[in-house]
Amino acid sequence: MTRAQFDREQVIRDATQLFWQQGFSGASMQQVVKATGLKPGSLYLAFGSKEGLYQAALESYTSQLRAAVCRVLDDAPSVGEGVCQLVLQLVEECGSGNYCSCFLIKSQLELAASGSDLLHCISGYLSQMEDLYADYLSREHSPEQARLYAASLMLHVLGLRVYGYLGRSRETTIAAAKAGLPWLPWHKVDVPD
Amino acid sequence: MTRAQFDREQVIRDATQLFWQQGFSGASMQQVVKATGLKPGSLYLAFGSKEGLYQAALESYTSQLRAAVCRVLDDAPSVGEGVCQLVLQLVEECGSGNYCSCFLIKSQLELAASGSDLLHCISGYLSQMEDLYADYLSREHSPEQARLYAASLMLHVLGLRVYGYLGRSRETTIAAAKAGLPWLPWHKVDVPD
DNA sequence: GCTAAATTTGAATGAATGTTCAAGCTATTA
DNA sequence: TAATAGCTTGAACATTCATTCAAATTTAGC
Repeated sequence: MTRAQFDREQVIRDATQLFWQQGFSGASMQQVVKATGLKPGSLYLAFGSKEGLYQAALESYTSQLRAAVCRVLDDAPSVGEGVCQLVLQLVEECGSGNYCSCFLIKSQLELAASGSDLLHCISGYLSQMEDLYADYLSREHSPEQARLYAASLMLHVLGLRVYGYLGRSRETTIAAAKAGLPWLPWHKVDVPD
Repeated sequence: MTRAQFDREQVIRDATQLFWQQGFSGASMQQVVKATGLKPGSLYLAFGSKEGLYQAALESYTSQLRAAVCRVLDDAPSVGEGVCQLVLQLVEECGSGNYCSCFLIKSQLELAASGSDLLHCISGYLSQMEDLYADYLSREHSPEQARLYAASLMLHVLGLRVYGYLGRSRETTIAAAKAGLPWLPWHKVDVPD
């Protein structure tokens, strides 16, 4: 008997980074082999196929994303302020050098026409993020209002994840987000106008 | 001497549809050969490379998109109402059976990490769409207001192009868009609440 | 220390990839 | 009609692709 000699989570993290950057078709298994340090045989024994590994990457990414969102919203003085912080954080990411949008969004768009089993996962994960927003927002709003605000917030998050590539200034981007989310307590957070 | 025996624009349209659905990496030249009816040699003589054909597809798509937007905005009673119509039209598309998001957005996300020459084109085309919105909006708003509204509109358009995959009802989606774009004259257009 | 089960190795597989090119064809010009 | 420039053809090219598997290695249980 032998236990696996590699750190499964670390391998998934390495694969996630590669798939996130290059996409499913864009990343070859040879690149995965190089990125993870595992040989093809080990990869296929552990994950079954390229698609299996991609699915593990999606799961890992989503759980980390969810955790990061919860951390910010839990630590903020109010849900509204927390959401403001999330949006500002997003804008900040957009300006970073190697900006890479969102793994879920990129996966959704790339695989939409492929009819892959992964698709149900992906749109499910995206929906879960909206549900998460709605749950938090319902602490400060009626259920219907919370759902509406969550959908509008989702629209902005998705939009920002693409808008980030247009190279607009942080100020411009923040102003646009504020204009579309006027019900948030922007005056309570430290936002460069 | 001989003239090309195929309709160049038709070939580009066929290729556009394929690339739009499958992506750059996802669509093989063999598929392009089948979709256009041209043999490899003719394709390479006419477009130089897969990337060259993709570029032609992007150009074609963008000019049609621009024309469609202008048509709606020019024909509407006011720019505000025209923008409402554009948004509603977008939501309608989201619900259609073979929804395929936006070719520019999909290209931007897929090729972002590739370092391809196409990238400058793509983000340029997307920026041009925002500029177009700003131009029209400046007929009814101050230049600064128009730029702000155009950016917010852009955020919504990009967001909706991804949100469409989540399978939300038309009503939910429209409500979210209305919430984020409260400065539009929604009361003047026929919108299912 | 021996056996056996689990994991690792990495070369090999066949299919698919983007691209090329020499030969054949077509239509215009002289 | 003959010559020729330009287009079409589609088999062939070298790579690269995802995946496999038999042999080597490692560890756990006895």
